[in-house]
This record gives sequence, structure tokens and C-alpha cells, in this order.
Amino acid sequence: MDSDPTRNRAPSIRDVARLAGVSHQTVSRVLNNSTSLREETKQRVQQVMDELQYRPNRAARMLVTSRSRTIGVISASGYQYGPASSITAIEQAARAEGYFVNTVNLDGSDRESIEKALNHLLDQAIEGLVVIAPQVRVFNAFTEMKLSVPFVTLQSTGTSDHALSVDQIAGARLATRHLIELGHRNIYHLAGPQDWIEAEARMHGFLTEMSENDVATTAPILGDWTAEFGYFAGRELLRVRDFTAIFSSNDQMALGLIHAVRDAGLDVPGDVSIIGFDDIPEARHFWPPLTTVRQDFAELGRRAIALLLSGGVSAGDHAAPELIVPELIVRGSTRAVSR
Amino acid sequence: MDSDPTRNRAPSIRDVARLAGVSHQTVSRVLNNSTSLREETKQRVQQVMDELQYRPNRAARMLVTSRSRTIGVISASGYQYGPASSITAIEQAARAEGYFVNTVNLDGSDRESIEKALNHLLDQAIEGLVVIAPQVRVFNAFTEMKLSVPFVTLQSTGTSDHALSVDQIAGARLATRHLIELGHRNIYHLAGPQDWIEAEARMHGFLTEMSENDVATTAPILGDWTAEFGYFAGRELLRVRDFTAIFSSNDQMALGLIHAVRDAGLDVPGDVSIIGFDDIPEARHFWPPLTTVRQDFAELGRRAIALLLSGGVSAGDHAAPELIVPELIVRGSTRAVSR
DNA sequence: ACGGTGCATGTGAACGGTCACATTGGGCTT
DNA sequence: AAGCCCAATGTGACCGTTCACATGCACCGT
Repeated sequence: MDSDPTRNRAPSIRDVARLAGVSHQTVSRVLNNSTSLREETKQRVQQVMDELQYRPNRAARMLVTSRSRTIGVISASGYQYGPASSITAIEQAARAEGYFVNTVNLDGSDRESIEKALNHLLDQAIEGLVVIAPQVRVFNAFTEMKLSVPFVTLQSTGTSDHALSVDQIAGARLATRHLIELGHRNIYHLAGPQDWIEAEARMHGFLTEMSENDVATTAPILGDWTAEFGYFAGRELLRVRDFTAIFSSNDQMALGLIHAVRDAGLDVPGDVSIIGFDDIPEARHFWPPLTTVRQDFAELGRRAIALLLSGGVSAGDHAAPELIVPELIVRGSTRAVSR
Repeated sequence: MDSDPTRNRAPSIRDVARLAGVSHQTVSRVLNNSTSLREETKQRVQQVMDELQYRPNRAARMLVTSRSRTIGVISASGYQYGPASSITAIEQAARAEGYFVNTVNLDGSDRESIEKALNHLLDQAIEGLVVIAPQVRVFNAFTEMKLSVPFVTLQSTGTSDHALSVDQIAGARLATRHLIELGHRNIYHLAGPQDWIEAEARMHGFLTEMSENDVATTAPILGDWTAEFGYFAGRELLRVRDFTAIFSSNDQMALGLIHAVRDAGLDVPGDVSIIGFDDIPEARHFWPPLTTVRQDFAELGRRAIALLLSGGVSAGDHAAPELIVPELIVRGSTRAVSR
């Protein structure tokens, strides 16, 4: 007869208990390595667990403790270098603390897809949330939403206590100052999309640094982060050619810019200096190797988990966390202006 | 008195039942939209749910159905373009089917970190597993492991019924044939790490195509996928300069190669033709725009979920799934050999 | 010898859903 | 009008863990 009820079921705490000759509660104690357990008992139980290949049922545990040990991540464009690095770091940091990570990728930046994503995670009973979706709209959506779980926003300006971020303004100023110090006075800024917090911050840093040094500025060009856009923007810009340097808001657009300059028969950095932002791994092998501003995405991810697990971010009465300092990486795509 | 027991607890199915004046089972039926429910009852229950902002408790459901609706993803180097794209696609496809995705990043390729990652996911009671870790060692580890959950391996050679993959051999032959057709006869192959399935497959494709066209080959150089390595390998190679073309096993190394060729004062493609593999988004804006072989990582991810959810991959008695066909993208980094 | 103390362990009831089965009542057949 | 069926709903058990509390027992001081 194959009606043995234990046949198909995974072994439970009671199965272990029976075989070890103890109560189920004792097994539970071993599981949670409680104190006040005789070493001998512990070992016996442990041994039975190994034999049975026992695995605690997470659902049951979750049900009774009402803790999921799961952290949700909502990410836009998770396939890009920056977010992807942060996600990797988040996962590793979370796992080290025994947490699970559940990532959801946003389809769009509209309210509906945000809510769909969020609901998906809340269904999962997440205990914390990391938002890597630095569009202004998304950011506002989250701050307005009165979330019941602690959350942290990545890659924003750091004006909120929920926001963890690299100091974009400082980074942009670093880049801009570098160009100014090289003698450039006609500098364009190829910015990111208007509704991205980072793009805005970098633009702000650019404009501030320019005006503090009394350099006249032209209106920044709003791009979409892609090399493709950089290329076409570059072509457009070169029709006038009233500049000697461009500060691109990210490395991909800088790559497109270089491409356009080359297409026009000009040289980087001979005719035009170009500086990027991010320092993606490929940047140092662009031709010429790209001068850029490095931000530590992984550190960002680690800090997000640390902040979340320290449990401080739900109430909303904390000081804004420290900004991560970006670093200027000078390579071959910038040069002193020729007169 | 704040001893109201319902105060801090999330509303349960019974709370809803009480307020709607039905039994808890009826609420459950609404939840699973069972047939044989009066429309009126259904609506009433639904309304109470909305008022209470009721959310079914996933743990409880999981416990009784013993289904987690979670799919695990194990990934090496999840921050790179290929894997990251696949992961994004996997998540979206899975979510569309109501599944959750849990990603774990491998710290190393040793047995221990594999088992740690796997255990982490099994603790989570995953119903399926996608492995994006195309090292031979990792692949073998999984096939040997006698996993109890259905699983799919991505980016492998497709020799197993668990393996879903782009046809790496065909892709490599495409690249190689392109160079041969351009008249190149002295072609180097900069391969990926020896223990990567894809690297091996591409190398195999290269060698096959070369020998079928009676072109003499030199031993492939084993790289590590980074632009950095491509750069140094290129420098080394250029000390002899007995070649006119290089087939690089990925785009990053190709980028490093171009860098090295330029450093040596030579031109791509004038002096050396270079072809890559992957078609990362930046490739078309390299200088020169990179000729490469495109593989559709997102499609790979979607198929993985489709395969997993069709439930066919646990038994092991199925035909190997179809390979995805890669595509040659000709841009500016290759040119007919000059005589 | 006795009650108190504290450690090691056991007992039964939650947790919040679903499952299998029981119950109700209205409409149809005969 | 009796009997039957089926649709709509209710009842109680169960999933595998932890929690709160109970029990047994050795050891201690007096």
C-alpha cells in the first residue's frame, strides 16, 4: 500500500522530533539555537535533521512570526551598469544578513506600473524596500504614498531622510571645474532627461560651478542617457562649433559624442574635450580613454541595506544620511584648451 | 483600553467574512474567484476587502498549498549587460505569470558558494530555478546535484535538455566567416576564460569555420572578458603583428583591443579588423563602430520562464530546446584585407 | 526534610489561509 | 406533492512553525 502519509510530504519538525525522541518544541529550539539546551540533545536532533535532510518550512515560520525576511527592490532600467551594480551589492549584503531580495523592474514611470510593482512586492510581505528609480515622478510617488514599510531611495539628491545617494552636485562640480581649470570657457552640458533627479542635480552642479567661476553658460541639452542620443546631439552641436568642451551627464552619451566628433573629422581631445560621468568599466578603454567622475554604485547598495536593516527609515525623523563622495578620474579625453 | 486584539493585526479572511456577513470560506472563494458564487455576494465581499485594504497573507496560502510561486535565479556577474538583460526579462515574464523572482549572485565559482546560493533559494522554497552562470564547473555542479526543482541553465551549449541558449557556435562561425570573406587569412581569436561554456563554444565555432575554409589557425588566447585584458592582450599581440584580423569573444575585450591597436599608432580597420560578440548597446558607438554578433539576451530570459512554467524540465526526458539564432551586425571595425 | 530556584523539556494553542465535506433551499421531474 | 438535484454557502480540520505557559527534576540553603 502506498498510503503512507509521510511518503510525499517533506519532513517536518515533528518528524524530526519523533525520530530524535524529543518534543517538537525542542527541535524548534535547536533551529533557533536557543540557550538552555543540553549539548547532547542538540547534537542528536541535529543528526536526525541531517539524515532527513530537513529544511524548515519558511511559510510556516513566516506565518507565525509574521516576518518575511525579504527586502524588495524596485528598479527602473535594471540592465544598466549603475543600477545593476547596486542591485548586486544589495543582494549580497542582504543575503549576508539572512534576508531575501526580490527585485521588480518597472515597465514605465507612470503611476500605474509603479503601483503594480509595489503591490507585487507588498503581496510578498516585504519588510523593507529599496527604490532605484531616480525619476522625479517616481520619487514623488513614493514619498507621497505613505508606505507602511521602511524604504530607501537610491540615486537621488539626498534631500530626504529616505534618500541615499552619491553627491551628484559635487561630482558635477568636479567635472566642470576640471574643464575650467584646463582653460575652457565655452562649455556645453549634455544633461540627462529632465525628470531624472540625478540629471537635475548634475545640471545644477554644472551651472553653479560655472557661475562661481564667472564663465558664461549656454542652456544644457536634455538627453536620454543613450550613446545614440549623444551621437546625434554631437552632430547637431558641431554644426555651429562654438565650444571647446562638453560635460556629458553620463559615460554612454559621452561615447556617442566622441563618435560624432570623430565623424566630423575632428579630434578628441585635440579639438574638443569631453568628460563623462559614472566611470563604467569600459570607459578607460574608450578611444581616447574617457575622463569621467566615478561613483561607487556598490557602496550605495551596501549602505541601502545597512540603513534599512538598522531600521531607522520608517519613522521619518532622522537626519539625511551622508552622501557618498564621487571621484574625478582624469584620462585622455580632456586637454588644456589650445589658443 | 487598547487591548483590542484586531488593532495591530492585518485583517484576515475571517475579519472580512464577519463584516460581510458570510463565512470565511466564501471569502476564500472570492479570492480564488471560484464559480458558483452569487454576483451580489461576491461584490459585497469585494467591497469589504477594499474598505479593510485586505491583502491575502502569502505565508498562510503558501503553507497550505505548499506552493511558493517563486522562481530562483542564480547568476554570476549579474552586473554585466548580458546577464542583467536576461534577469530583467526573466523578472518581467515571471511577474506577468504571477510569479516572484529571487535572484542570488554568486560570489565565486567554487562549490561552496554555489551550494550556499542554492541553499538560500531552497530555503525560500522556490518552484523553479534559472541558472545564469555559464562556467563549466558551475554547470556540472548543477547537473550533478540532482535538484528537486525544475531548472534551466542559460547561456550554455544546449547539449542538455536543461540548457537554453543562443547558438554560440553558429555565432562564432558567422563572425569568423565574415573575416574570411573579407579576405583575412591571419586571424587571431581572443577567447573567453577556459572554463566558460560560451567561451569554449565560440572557440569551437571559430576553429571549425577556419578549418572548413582551410585557413591555418594559431592558438586562441584565453582572456577574462574584460576590456582591460583585451588591451594588454592587444599590446602583446602587436609586438609580432603577424595578423590582419582578430575575433574577440566579447565586445568588451574588442574595445580593449581597439585601444591597444590605436596606442600602437595603427588603425582599425585600416591595419587590423576587429570583430566582437554580444552587441552591447555601446558597441555601435565605439570608434570605429564595432562589427559584432548580436545575441538576444532578453529573449533568452523570456524563454527560460516559458520553459520553466510549462513544467517540462524536471523529468529530464525531453528534447533539447531550440537554440536562439544570433545575428551578424556589420559596422565599421572590419574591412577587406589590403594587399 | 522542605520549599525555592532555575535549567531542560513538554503541551496545546495560535497564525491565516485552503481543502474536503456537510448543509440549505429553490426549481424541476414525475 | 414527494423526491431529487444542484447551486450557494457553511463547518471544521489541517498545513508546519513559534509562542506562552506548564512540568519535571536536580540542587541549594536552612
